[in-house]
Amino acid sequence: MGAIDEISRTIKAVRQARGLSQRALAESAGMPQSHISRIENAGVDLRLSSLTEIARALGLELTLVPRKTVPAVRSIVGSTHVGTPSLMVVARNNDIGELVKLADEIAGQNSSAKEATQIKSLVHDLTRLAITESSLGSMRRAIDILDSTRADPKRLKEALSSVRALRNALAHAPAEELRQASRPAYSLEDGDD
Amino acid sequence: MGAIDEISRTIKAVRQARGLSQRALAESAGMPQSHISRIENAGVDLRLSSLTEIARALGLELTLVPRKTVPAVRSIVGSTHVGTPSLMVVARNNDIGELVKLADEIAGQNSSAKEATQIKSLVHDLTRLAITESSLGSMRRAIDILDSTRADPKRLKEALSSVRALRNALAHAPAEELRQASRPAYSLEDGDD
DNA sequence: TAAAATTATTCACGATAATATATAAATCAA
DNA sequence: TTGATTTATATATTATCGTGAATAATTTTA
Repeated sequence: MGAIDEISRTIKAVRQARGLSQRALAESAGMPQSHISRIENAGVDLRLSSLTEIARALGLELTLVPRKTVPAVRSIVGSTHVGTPSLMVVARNNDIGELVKLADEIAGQNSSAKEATQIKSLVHDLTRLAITESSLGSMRRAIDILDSTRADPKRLKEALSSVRALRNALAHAPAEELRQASRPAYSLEDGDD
Repeated sequence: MGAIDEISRTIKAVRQARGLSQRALAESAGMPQSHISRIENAGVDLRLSSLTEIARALGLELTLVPRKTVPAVRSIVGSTHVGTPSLMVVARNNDIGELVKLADEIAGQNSSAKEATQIKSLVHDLTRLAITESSLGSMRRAIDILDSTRADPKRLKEALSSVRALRNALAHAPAEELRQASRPAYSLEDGDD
């Protein structure tokens, strides 16, 4: 399945998900409806300008990413899988950033609770660790729990253990995964795929 | 500054980062060298097939992602210099991978020297740490020294201390930098939202 | 400086994206 | 079914990508 097929499939899927008719999309992208139809069906090898116009009209963004980072990315977006979502790195960083913010906020609101300061300290240590794919689940869980803890201090203990779980997940990440994560973004002459 | 300009800029930047000549890239992508030149300089509105071939030859992948998943990019990357951040990520990943390979090779060649095993152990620990921009200098230095150590075992001590320096650089990275540790390889930004 | 490699430019030409306009076919609602 | 909307297809025309081959211009290297 070539890149063109995948792109056209994505365009169609997103357009329908947005509830747009071909005509509406065409107008928004500044091209005839017939062209949208051909692109979606007839495997048109469209030009970059057309692609970016359509992408813009659909609220999508075109990105070039190192191939090795793509597989891990698919797990991040989940529900609305469009093509090959590839901003995992951003997601991870956002996660870490959010975690730090949440931990700080909780520590501020519960300065007397030792769990809160433990959480803060743990999370700050986490920022030094490389994030692995297998830890993304623990990451999400920790974020969710910390988030709800802001409004419900009774969950402090639960939050602490979720952060500990995340720390352990990162600390004990499989060596293969780490090696893979640090693999050359574009290896010197790979005939893979 | 349109998407086409940015794509061409990125292609050129990544090609040079990989040490490829236009001819080498052209051959790998299955097109004449003159076309690469025109693409890099003359703002050609290239077709999707050409773009994906070039991307593949460069180890990159073209993807469409929801703009909502790109909140950090715009603020981080700014509007002008887009070529560099991608090379950063790539360089980082290559560096870690190369470091591991070098360390393993040195440990294999000098199995009796305790410095060699220390180097290997240290480097493997490094893979758990997030790579920061401010540590790239130490990273380069370590790679260079380890590289020359392969042929000149007398430099083992020097190599060990360079790896230690790198470890320290990573361990004491500014917290602010850590939150932005690995950025998206590259993002085509399209003006408005 | 001279030679070699890399990059930029030129030209003719085929292939095809893209346009504009129409209309047939399919889908859906009343 | 009927009518309305959406989608697919048709035709002619224009614009330009991409090829191929050659060469000029530039940069790198010895």
